[in-house]
Amino acid sequence: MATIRERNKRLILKTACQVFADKGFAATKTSDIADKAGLPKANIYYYFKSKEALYRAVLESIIEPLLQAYTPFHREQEPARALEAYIKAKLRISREHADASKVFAHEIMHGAPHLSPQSLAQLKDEAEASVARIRQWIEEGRMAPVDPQHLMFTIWASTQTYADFDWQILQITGRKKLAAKDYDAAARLITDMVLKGCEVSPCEA
Amino acid sequence: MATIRERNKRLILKTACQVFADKGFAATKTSDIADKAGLPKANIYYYFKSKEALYRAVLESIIEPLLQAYTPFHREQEPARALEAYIKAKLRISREHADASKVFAHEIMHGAPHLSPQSLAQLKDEAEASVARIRQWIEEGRMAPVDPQHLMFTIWASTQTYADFDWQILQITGRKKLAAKDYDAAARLITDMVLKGCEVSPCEA
DNA sequence: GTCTATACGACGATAGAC
DNA sequence: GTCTATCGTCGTATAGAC
Repeated sequence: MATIRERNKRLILKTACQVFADKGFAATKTSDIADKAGLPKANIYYYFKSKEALYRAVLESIIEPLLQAYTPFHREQEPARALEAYIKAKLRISREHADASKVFAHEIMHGAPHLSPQSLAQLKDEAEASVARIRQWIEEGRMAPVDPQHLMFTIWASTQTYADFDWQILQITGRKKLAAKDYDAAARLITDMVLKGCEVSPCEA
Repeated sequence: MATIRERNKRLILKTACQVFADKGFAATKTSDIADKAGLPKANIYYYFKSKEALYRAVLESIIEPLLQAYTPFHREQEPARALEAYIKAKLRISREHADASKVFAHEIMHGAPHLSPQSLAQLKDEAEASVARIRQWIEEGRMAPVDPQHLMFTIWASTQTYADFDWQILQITGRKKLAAKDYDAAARLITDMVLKGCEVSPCEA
């Protein structure tokens, strides 16, 4: 059941996520968040200890989805399937968690000063595991000998860009908002490019 | 000849570029810049009207390189040559103008509130011209029918990431600083992937 | 052209009434 | 649990001595 406490906390978190994504941590005023949420500023402080605590809560909310996205590297036996599923998962995050994703990007760009060491360690572990998996596939001759680290950098960048640089993408596409078919087009292009680059044949449907 | 005025202005600009790249506009204090440059804070204001004017000067410094990078699309007749040269140019910017590049990315992420309309229009024109050129090559059957806009998004993202997410890349690669061979490896992977994705054969050396 | 000292506004955070 | 009123601090910008 949704207590008042839970409902308000959720409203504040959601609003804060939008504002932090839009302006960044330092440029965001707690009054911006309060106004947008339709609450007095003091109410924010009743539910969250400080602006920074609120920011950290937003930031940590994206960690679980990001970690989840790596599962194809653990489960899938086929390089093509794993890469395709990973790209799809990352694009889904850019779409469904666009704001939190942007907050995360902002954080990483500046050296992750607010991210907890635990989250950082988990993300690093998953990243390294995926690189190791790709390296293994290459040794087994199941994909072309691309540089596994740079491959991951390219996948991260090209999927993340749909959250981070959404404004730019809307400018160029002339859209007001990206729709399902835009994300599909992105998925097709990125997947196609990666699979051809790795010289693995795409899997059926 | 370097007058005192020119020398100091240059020092402040260079220092500001580093600090803005590191922290972002809002989180940067003018005293941070002053301290790092070894000057009293008032000196900054003697050379620049305001913190924002200084920021804009840093921001505009990256526009010319970014516009220059598009020349291969105007000059080169071969898709493969143009794409390869563009990727190379963009990666060079990420390396040689890493800080200004990061400031630019930060700005675009938040809807370019400080960028001059002229610079914005110029960048948009070049972006659209390159998309048109790719579309033309596709119509002429000289490359695979990829989505030209999403192709550019992927190239922007995967090259820009070496400036924006340098911290992350250093974490994963375990380097202290990226070297020439790292940028070469990046260029190789991205170029390879793009050219294979577009089904154009790479050009010789 | 350089620098100290300070005015002034903005914002994070809280006290305390309801 | 909600909200108004306010405090204290920090940071931009400048006045004015050297």
